[in-house]
Amino acid sequence: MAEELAKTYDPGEVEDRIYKFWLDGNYFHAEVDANKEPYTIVIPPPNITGQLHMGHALDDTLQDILIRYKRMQGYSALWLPGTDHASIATEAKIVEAMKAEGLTKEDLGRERFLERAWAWKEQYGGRIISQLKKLGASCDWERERFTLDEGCSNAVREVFVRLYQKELIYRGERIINWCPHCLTSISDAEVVYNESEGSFWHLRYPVKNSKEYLSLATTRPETLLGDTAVAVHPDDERYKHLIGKTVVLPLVGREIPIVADTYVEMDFGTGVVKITPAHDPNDFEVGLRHNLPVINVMTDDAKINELGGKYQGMERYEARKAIVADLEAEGFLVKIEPLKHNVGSCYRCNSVVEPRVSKQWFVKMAPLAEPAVKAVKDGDIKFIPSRLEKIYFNWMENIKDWCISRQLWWGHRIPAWYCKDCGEIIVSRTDPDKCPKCQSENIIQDEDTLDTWFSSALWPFSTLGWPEENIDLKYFYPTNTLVTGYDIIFFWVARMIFSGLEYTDSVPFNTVLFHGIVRDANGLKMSKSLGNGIDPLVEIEKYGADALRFTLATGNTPGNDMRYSPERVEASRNFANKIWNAARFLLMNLKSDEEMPLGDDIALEDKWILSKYNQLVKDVTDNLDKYELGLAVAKLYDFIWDIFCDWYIELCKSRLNGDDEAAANTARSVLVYVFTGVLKLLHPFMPFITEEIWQSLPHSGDSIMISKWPEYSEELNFETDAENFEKVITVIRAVRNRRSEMNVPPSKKAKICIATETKEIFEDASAFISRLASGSSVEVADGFDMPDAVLVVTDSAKVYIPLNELVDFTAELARLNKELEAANKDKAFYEGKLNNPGFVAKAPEAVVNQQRELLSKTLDKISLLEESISKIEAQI
RNA sequence: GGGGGUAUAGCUCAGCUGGAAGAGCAUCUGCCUUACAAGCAGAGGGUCACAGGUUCGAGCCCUGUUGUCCCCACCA
Repeated sequence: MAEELAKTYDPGEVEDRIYKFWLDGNYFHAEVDANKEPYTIVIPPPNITGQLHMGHALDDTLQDILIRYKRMQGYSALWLPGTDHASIATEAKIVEAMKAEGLTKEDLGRERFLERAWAWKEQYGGRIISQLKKLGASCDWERERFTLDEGCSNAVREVFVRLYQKELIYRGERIINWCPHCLTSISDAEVVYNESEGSFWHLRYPVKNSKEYLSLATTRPETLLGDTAVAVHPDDERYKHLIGKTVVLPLVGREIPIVADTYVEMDFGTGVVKITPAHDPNDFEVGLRHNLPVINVMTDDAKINELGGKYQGMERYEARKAIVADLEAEGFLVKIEPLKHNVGSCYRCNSVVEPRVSKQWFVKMAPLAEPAVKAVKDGDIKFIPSRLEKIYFNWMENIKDWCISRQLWWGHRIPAWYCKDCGEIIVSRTDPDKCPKCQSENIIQDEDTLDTWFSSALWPFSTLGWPEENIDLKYFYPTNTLVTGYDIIFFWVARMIFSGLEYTDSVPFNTVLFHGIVRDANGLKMSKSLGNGIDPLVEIEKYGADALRFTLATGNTPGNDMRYSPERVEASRNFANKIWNAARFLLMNLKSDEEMPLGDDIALEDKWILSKYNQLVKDVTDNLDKYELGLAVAKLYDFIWDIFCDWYIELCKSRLNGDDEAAANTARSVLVYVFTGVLKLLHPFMPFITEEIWQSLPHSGDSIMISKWPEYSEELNFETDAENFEKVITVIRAVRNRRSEMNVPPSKKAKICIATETKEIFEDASAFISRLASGSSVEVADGFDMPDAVLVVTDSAKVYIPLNELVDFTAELARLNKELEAANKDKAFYEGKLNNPGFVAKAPEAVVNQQRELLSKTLDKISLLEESISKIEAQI
């Protein structure tokens, strides 16, 4: 049976089968269970338009690690999955597809457009879910949700109505960011600023009834058409006499006032600013203060509108050219200066956004932000790493009102109706059929939908049934851990926090574990435009899901970015293979499928490995509890590869191949015990291979994923035995080291003579000292008189290896002298410390004693080396 | 303009509450040792960016400097 296993692990053959096994066992499903503690994670819902990328792979790997860990610890562990309708992104995709058929949204009309959108969702929306399954995600698929499903939509409507009634939602004419491509408003957070090479056009506006001109500069000359004032600082001596006068707007001829406003900085440029309230947020504010008219000169798609006179119909940059040319022709252009400045773009389509006055819905943020800040300050929500709290506070404390209306159809339609007869605004939990004020039936619903993030802000509780009171919500909410990237701290995390506090009176989660961005091997952000993205599914295909997960979990510190390189996944794949082969070794050496309890009569090396394992259990559990996933997995790697495979398996071979069947059985039982335990510890990180192997080893229970997480046990703590055995290992290492230095091939065996005060330990271990250190035989005694032998010194033994014919005495002398020099350095170091009265007086006693011990060992070593040196010198 | 990250071996990164620095990859040497050559046994390689400070003791804490990356604001 066992011998049939392939030499290399083939994840492709295993993964789908195992995943199906888990699904069939219904192990991912979490129930309300009064006998268990709940542990809940809600997935950051991926966009239905999306494909799984490395960011998801990292995010979801971390979540799966946590949820599998908690599940094994006996929690009712719920990982709630779902997707986001992604209003702008999805609508853009569908509009794009319609374009190919020569259709526009308007051609179809709202209803038919939405039919198409839902059809698209049905077809493609599940793609990313199936990709998550490839990764091994143990989500409770029975509870899968969608931000636009009925329950989430109810929650959205409830929230809108509540906020409206509390006057925390209002509708108003404000300057907003307008995307002329997506044809919708977007929030401040959705604007990305990039530095670009632009120009600074210096213009002069003639003061009316005067020979004077006001010089000013602009980066957007086309907005001149909407200028309704120029502003100077009230204290600016240069212009004081002009305040209250007017200038004649070039090309347009409109007479506009010169106003005084402290917004203007005297030291910047000429100290004169043109004011275009309809197309600039600051100008809008100035306009409000001075009662200036707001003249919107642009259409939705950023063309000059009918107020733009001869420029009407021109696209904005075309108009810019034409206007600059005309200004120059008429003598209003002073100069053009090249200028680097930031230009805002739509984060979805990258079009340059146009600030624009428009009637939109807003959420009043200040009252909501305050408790949200407090919750984090008070520690009700913990950020990992904590430094990200500063970023959060900074944003929350300077927050502006949130523009939530979008001129899109795919999304939650705003539940507001306008009475055409009396102007009443009706915001209601149920669709009204007439105006409650004037009874008119002539009412129409707001055409706009809500920002996607409005619904994702409710995700932790809308997915659990809120606003309905129900047992799930009561049990699983508030959720425990949110795992996400620091890049959406404003978009999402902050908004969930104030939403949870406002609507559920509770934090939505206790801990936020932030990870960074997965970059390419050169440290660049993976992006479609650069084409440097690495597809996780291709990596899974190539190396296996476990290898990918291991790579993402290793060497990753919360909040820090990481680089993804093929070498690292290969190393992870090799690790999987190492585990596979360790399993093969065990299977080859097992006699039956029976579980073997640990006996009392175990060997020293067994006590050593059990102690090591016991400590590992403790460390890994501690690390996981502290969200130090990278540290936990590194310890598992070291233990499995170095301690278990390279040492313990090798140590067991003597017994397994020997005649003593009882001893062989003891070895078998310890091998299985430790390996099974380690598989469990590793399972959250590498679920597939650990399940596959666990199934083939003696076990009870149906799946490793619902087996009990190992616990530290005082009974497995053989401290002194383990320390004793370390002495043996040190000797083996030292002998190997010397042989290697002398280029003695392993095939050349030599006698190993060990002089020690702890003879029993080495006598017991002689079989594997011999085997692992290429010995022909091992002798243990109080001392040896072997002046010609090679001497190896450890803390606990002097080892003589008669390799006389191989010893180059000159070289050996040089080596001994080098070692002596190093030992003398050590001696000086320890003495220096111990002679420092401050150290002895103030350092903890344990540290001082440790240094004393080290010094005394060094002194022993020195005398031994000196002795050997004089012996060799005598021979030469 | 404001804020933050980061600086550790050739490369990519760990290093928990301060007690003479670690891993993987790469390099070099020797091994096909009956689980694994995707492997085994060894080796070399670091003034922990720089300068001060606190401390008996600093990669770790404090101050400043420099390099680098990012976030926020958006000065017309």
